[in-house]
Amino acid sequence: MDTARRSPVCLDLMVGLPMVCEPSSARCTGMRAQADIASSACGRATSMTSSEANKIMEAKFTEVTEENRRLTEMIGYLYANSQNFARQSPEGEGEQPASTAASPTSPVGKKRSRESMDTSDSGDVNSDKKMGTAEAEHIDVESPLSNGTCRRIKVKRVCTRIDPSDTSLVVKDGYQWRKYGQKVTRDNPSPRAYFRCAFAPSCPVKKKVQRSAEDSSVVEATYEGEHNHPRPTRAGELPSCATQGGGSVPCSISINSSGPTITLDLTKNGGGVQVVEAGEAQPDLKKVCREVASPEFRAALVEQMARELTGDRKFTDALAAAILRKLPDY
DNA sequence: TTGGTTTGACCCCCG
DNA sequence: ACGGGGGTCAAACCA
Repeated sequence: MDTARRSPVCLDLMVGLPMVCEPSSARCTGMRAQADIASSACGRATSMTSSEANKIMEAKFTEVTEENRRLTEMIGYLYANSQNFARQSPEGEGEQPASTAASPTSPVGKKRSRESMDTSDSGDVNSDKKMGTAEAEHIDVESPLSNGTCRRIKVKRVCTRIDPSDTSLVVKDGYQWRKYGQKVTRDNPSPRAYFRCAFAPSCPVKKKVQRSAEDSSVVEATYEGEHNHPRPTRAGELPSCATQGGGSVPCSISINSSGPTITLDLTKNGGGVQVVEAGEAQPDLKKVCREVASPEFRAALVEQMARELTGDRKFTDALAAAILRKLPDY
């Protein structure tokens, strides 16, 4: 299946697992599904003739091919729309957003190396938005340690458009943050807020949030380091893109430099898939999300997964063993 | 009582 | 060595 080649899209299907996945963790469902099918069929092939196994394999292959074709169409449509959106968005041009390129918060000359990280750039827009558009620069920075060595720190800079009247300096990104300081800096009249990741005490990630001096409706969030824990999924910790209807996040879409990512989390809401807001500026994504969340798609998905699971000898064996363990001994 | 926020003081780095 | 400025700490405050 050449889905991955035709468009750089990742489609994760998450069944029965906590939402720990990063967008890059898996590449192509079609490939994975076929691999799973092959393995499950092979597993059963140990207890059936090879012709039977071949028939099953063929049937599965046809089935999956058809589904892949549909997914490919959908992904192509989604990708084309995301490209159009990137071209149309005034802030989506180029890697360096104007608001950050001439950022007033960027240190002018003075200060330690850690400051210089803020002004570096590269593209990776994968942040959630509180309102409107977001831009991100994503870099690795060599941070000198006391013993003379260097360690790499990921620094991501995100510009988010928010309501100018909102003074909270809160940028919802799906993680829990604890504010530990606020300071008015020389170059910007609006205060800079300092946050630490509150989800895990050992998490080294820090975040600085400050309004742009030029445009008070734009806040610049600078993330330093990488989370060493999965993304929390409870309501209120989720981005606006993904929270709706009781905080369940069955489906989320994000677009980065490598293409859009769709994540279906069937562990939420009783396995249900529901429509989520994909951001006001992305009505097409909403539409696709709605298609993905349609009862037909959902039913087909559930049916296929049930088939896969019940057809997998290893799964049925494990299930039988688990049931046996629950039964009292006579 | 607890957990999060605020805010003044302090520390550290750089010019 | 000194001063300025950003980053962090921690006590006080608040919900």
